[in-house]
Amino acid sequence: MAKWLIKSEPSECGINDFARDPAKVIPWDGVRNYQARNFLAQMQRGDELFLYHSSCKHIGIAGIVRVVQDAYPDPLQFDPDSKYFDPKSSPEKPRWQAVDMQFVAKLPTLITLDRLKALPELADLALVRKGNRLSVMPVTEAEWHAILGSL
DNA sequence: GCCAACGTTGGC
DNA sequence: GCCAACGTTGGC
Repeated sequence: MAKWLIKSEPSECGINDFARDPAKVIPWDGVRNYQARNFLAQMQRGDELFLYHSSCKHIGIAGIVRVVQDAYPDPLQFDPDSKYFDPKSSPEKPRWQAVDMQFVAKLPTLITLDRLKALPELADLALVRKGNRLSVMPVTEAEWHAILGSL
């Protein structure tokens, strides 16, 4: 099973939105960046993801969620009333993907961005590189264990 | 709120 | 295909 990291603003959807009802399936939709989209499209049921809280007071990795359904066309791209509507997309040729997620765990403590930057194993991870805005990225097994090991 | 870094758009 | 203008991201 592959490992990933996704960014989110906790005011939009943070780990507590998952933890509140662990059985709830939350669609990860509205991603409108091609590189992130390409990673979303590769996600499969059972994959695990770190959930990173960005643009907020306590920045860092807050928990783990799991893919409960393989990637599928993001319905919002077809909805004219959605801010994620894309007139250039069609059901025949969908442009954007979504993935369904479910709660796995909250980390006992937030792993802050500073601590992530201090881990030599994460030197190649886009998250810690200056100016990087990628919101969905693959995480290697080594990176995954380095992050969990920093707890 | 600021602003650097980045991705996308569109004219040429 | 280039690149300036623009909008967005995200740490501070």
